[in-house]
Amino acid sequence: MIYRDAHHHRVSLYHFLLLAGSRIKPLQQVHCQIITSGKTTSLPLVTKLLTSACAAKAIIYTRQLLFSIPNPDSFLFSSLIKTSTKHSFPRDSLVFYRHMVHCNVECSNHALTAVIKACASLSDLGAGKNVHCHVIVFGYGLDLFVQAALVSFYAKCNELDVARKVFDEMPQRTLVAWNSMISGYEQNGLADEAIKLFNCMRDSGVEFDSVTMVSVLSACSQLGALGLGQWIHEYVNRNGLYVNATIGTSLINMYGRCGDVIKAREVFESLNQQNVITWTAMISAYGMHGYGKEAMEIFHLMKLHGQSPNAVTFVAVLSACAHAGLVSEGRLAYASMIQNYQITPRIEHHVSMVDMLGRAGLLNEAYQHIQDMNPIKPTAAVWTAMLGACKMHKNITLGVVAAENLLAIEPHHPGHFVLISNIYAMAGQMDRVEMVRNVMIQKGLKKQVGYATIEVDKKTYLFSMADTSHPETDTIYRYLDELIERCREVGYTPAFESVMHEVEEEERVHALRYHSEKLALAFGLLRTEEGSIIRIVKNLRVCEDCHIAFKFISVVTKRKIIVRDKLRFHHFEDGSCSCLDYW
DNA sequence: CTAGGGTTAG
Repeated sequence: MIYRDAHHHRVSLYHFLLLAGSRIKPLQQVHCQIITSGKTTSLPLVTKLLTSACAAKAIIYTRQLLFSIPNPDSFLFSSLIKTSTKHSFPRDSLVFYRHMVHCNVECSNHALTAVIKACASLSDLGAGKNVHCHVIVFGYGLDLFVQAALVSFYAKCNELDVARKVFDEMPQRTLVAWNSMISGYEQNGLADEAIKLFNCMRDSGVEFDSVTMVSVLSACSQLGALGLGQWIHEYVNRNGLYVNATIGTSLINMYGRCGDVIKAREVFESLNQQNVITWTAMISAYGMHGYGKEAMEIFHLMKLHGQSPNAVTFVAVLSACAHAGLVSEGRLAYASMIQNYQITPRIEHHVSMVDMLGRAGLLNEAYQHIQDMNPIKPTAAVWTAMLGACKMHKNITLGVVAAENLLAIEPHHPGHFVLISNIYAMAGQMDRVEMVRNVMIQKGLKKQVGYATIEVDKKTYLFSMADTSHPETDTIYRYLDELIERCREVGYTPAFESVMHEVEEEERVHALRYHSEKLALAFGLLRTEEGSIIRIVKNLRVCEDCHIAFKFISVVTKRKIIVRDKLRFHHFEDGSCSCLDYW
């Protein structure tokens, strides 16, 4: 039978399928034509019909159709497995793969990479290991595509050692394999490993691409490795590479999280293409530095440009408001999110709201917000924000309520015990402080190890509390003692409150004086040019005493000091901090 | 007739 389209051209059924695209009604019409013209055994036709139906999200139809085909071939299966993962039916990919094995259809590297990708998107380690066995049995163990897929699969399942083993055993490492391994480390928070491997890649003479750079920039953001991040940016400029939205976002985020928000803005302004992600990254960069006004300006500009904010944008906006004390702006944004953009608040939005209200001293309102979150259950992050605000405004009653809720949710988190202990100490209930400490000892909980990093000459140095591992330890400690003395002369007195939880009395003074961020600062001051900016990254929140000391140190050394802590940035200059002690 | 692995904001 010959079919004609609207223009009376002769067209094939295959062409009709192409015209139907991924619309289910036209696809079913073509399906009827396939049946009536007796073409149901034409595998190219049926394959196209199947993958199109899958793309149309008609997964039940797709499934029924597949099981009605008498002789599906290898190509049909691999296409279908790939398509169903792509359109978020990874479970069906596994079903189709099992059916393929069951039908004794010859396996292919296409089918295997597709099903491994499905396992990765499900983070289903067991299923993936099972497929890995098939890979070996079917003789695809040395296939470069399959191996790269396995590397990213194991990395996705947090099995980095296994991923690395597969990677190391590859006869040749393709660019994609390097990228999978580097991104695997970065995604699992092992930024230093990612950078190590990147250096290894360069040493092996392998050319990297923009995907590599995105992962490495992300690793730089985690570590605050501004030098390496700048190197990547220079590389992009030197080679005249086009900065698309993805690499642009990575650069904005890197500069923002490495403390150079001016440079982040420069990159943002230079972009030819902006999307919701680039706008959000810029808002977030301003927000974490406490530049609330600038963050809101970008937010308004974004809307003027016709770009709709999404749920993530509002997390950035609300968090910017929280860090800058912009309560009325934050309230307006929250209301607008619900009313104008039909975005249902998620837990992250609630955390920011509680944080914003709480920091501003509106503790009852913050508490009420938690009560009104229904049906969403408050998480540890919500109570941590509440507790932090109670500590800031010395509200012991609500602080204890927050603390008890926090402990009920995460009874083994050492950081919570420290916060709770601080609340009791503030209330003068030293018996309770003692009790909390005993529970910690009893549960075998150790305080989280605080550490600070600083980059000097493109190399990152890590310091932990009372660290003596550095070869220049003596010089650093002597210089730090001298600095503290000079600060004392101009009015600094140590704030002991932040070491209330240290186990032994004599450890307090010592711990305070040799906190990781102080060691990193002393090292940085010794090893960098007079007048240059010092940048430090701390894994936990900066402690009260270090915060006070750094203000004095910025005066006596005439240096600008930028510290990124767990939550935000602090810019110390001429004796004050950009957070205005509002952190 | 038909295809494949990796990456981006809180």
